[in-house]
Amino acid sequence: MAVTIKDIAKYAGVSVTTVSRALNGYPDVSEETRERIKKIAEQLNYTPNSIARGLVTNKTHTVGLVVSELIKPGAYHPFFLEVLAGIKAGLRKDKYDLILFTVDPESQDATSYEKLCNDRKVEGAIVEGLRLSDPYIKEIEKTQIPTVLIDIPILTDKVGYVSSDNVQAAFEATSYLIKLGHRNIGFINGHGDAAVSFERLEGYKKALEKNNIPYKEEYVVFNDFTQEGGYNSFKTLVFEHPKITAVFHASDLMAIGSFKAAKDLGMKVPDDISIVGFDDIELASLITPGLTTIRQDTFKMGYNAAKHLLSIIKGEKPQHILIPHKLVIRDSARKI
Amino acid sequence: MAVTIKDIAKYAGVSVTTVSRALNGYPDVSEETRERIKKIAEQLNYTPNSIARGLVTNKTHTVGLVVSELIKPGAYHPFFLEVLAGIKAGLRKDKYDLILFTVDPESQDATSYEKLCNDRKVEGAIVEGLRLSDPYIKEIEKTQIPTVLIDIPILTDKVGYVSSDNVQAAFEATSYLIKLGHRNIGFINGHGDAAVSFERLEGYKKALEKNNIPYKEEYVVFNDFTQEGGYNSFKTLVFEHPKITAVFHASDLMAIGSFKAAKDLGMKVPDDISIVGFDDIELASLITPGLTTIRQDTFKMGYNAAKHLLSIIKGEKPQHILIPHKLVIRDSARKI
DNA sequence: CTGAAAGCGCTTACAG
DNA sequence: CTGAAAGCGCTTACAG
Repeated sequence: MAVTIKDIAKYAGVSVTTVSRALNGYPDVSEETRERIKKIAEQLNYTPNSIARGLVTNKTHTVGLVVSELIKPGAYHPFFLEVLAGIKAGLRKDKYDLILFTVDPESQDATSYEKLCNDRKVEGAIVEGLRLSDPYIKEIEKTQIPTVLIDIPILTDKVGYVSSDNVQAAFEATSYLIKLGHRNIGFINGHGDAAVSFERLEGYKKALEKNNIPYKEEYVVFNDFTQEGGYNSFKTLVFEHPKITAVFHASDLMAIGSFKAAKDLGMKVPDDISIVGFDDIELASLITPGLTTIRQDTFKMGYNAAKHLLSIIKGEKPQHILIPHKLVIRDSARKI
Repeated sequence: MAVTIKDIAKYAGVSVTTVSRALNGYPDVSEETRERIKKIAEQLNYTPNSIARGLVTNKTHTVGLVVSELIKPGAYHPFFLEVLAGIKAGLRKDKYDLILFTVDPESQDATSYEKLCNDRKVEGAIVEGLRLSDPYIKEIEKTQIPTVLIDIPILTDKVGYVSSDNVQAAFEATSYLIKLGHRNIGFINGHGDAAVSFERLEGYKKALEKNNIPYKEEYVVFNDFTQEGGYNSFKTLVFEHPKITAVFHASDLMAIGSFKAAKDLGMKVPDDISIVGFDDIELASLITPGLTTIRQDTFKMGYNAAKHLLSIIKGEKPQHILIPHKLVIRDSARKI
């Protein structure tokens, strides 16, 4: 039913070999023949069968996007969309298509990462939202499938990653609070199953150290990046350590949870407590007071992830790609 | 390099025919042979080549998701993620994979809908976020590719759609305001390029009519579903018609824009003006005052879209599938 | 219950 | 510059 190169060959009075070569831009076809074939192909409304081509070339021109916990309101949720848009943009020029896989810990046990990719013959994959304890992590450490991770530091022969400079970003956010005069700075961090949590903690410590402020372990709490997490952590943190005048958060969602908790406790932001977030999600500029936070360029993260994956597929060496961030100052932190 | 049924056949001492049949569960293979072949396949870590299979069966077990304007902060942005999660859930059981296409008006001119789908041999597609003026709309009206639209009413031989009952939902929202005592109710509607805008307008009118409140055209403004849109529309609407005591919005984003505009104008919500939104995005419950709005079950929209697409692919008749909505009462509208 | 053979639509050495 | 032929990994009548 669909028209094939065989049909074209018949109409043109040439062999399928010649049709194939003409359409694929090989040099060893006379211009005249090529033009004739092209015209016929167009008239017949021919579209090449990518499946058939894929079978012989063993290339599918497809990459996978492996996402964990797509709609759980966790760490990656708020900017998944922008990362995705970036990925699509990065794939566009090379005309790679994207096939979406969603996984959770159980599905990872059921189907290995290699199998997931091989079943669909993707040439490589971008992986996002995995926890360090997820089964795929170990697999990816030794896979030969070109892979780019987002926010998970694994670097091998075939695996690279993109991320913000989380250490530096947390350093800047904390330093900013110190510059405003704060000395007792709490840190509501993400969960311990995310690489970024450790990096941000390092940045936080670095800033304290540089300013000769002793690090107090009890000022740091771990939670799950969500609004509820922030809400709960804030309440206990502030209750147990009334000297705290500012709280840095590993996500905007948690910072917003703290807004709510502060309100419930009768505290005003930033008058009674200064708050700084991380991510710069859309909401950050919409709430009152505007949330001071670290902006991650999530579109660029996706874009670079895609570009880098394509280069790994082409045989280039995987890298760690740093995406610039920026401290966005709004009204939720004040000088004391 | 990868192991094929040929390899298995050799090891098992049978023909590839038998291997194929054994692995695919055909009945005409002796149990003993089947078990032996299965075991060998497992030992060899065999995964079938879906490409090769696709070539002969002409089935790819893949559907497309065609999305327009992925990250433009427009109408669909806020709940794209949940729809997507619903789609993935709906596809899971039948093991269909999803390939993501993003389009804009230009790309639609460059590549027809049919070509987009045929190039990748998807068996059908879910389409989301298109404007009524988009080129694909006309194409989809006469396509033979199984298609399910979200929020766009096209029903043909091969095309169905899912949506909320927008007329009824707008009717309920408006009726609620009327019940609270409001008589001068503004309506900040979406743009005229969305089918839902007309449906919601109809519901708004119906509620007025039922309560013998004359419909005033000047109380209705169209904008683009975004926060800025709401902001601007609110300012002019309230300025030109000071008698208005309540405003219904075709999106939460616009309602939130109105929150901001009201604040700028020195008006308090709900004391000076009652506000009702549409969608129930996450933000609606996070802002102060909580936004009274219509909740759309976006996960279900995606889930049903996927299920329905699969049924159309199997030859069943396309339908219009209605997804239940719900008026969520919070604090942004008050009795007068 | 099993196998030989054709064929899905393409690409690519190889030969001329 | 062009074509005949093999082959990618599978499925499926057909025959036995």
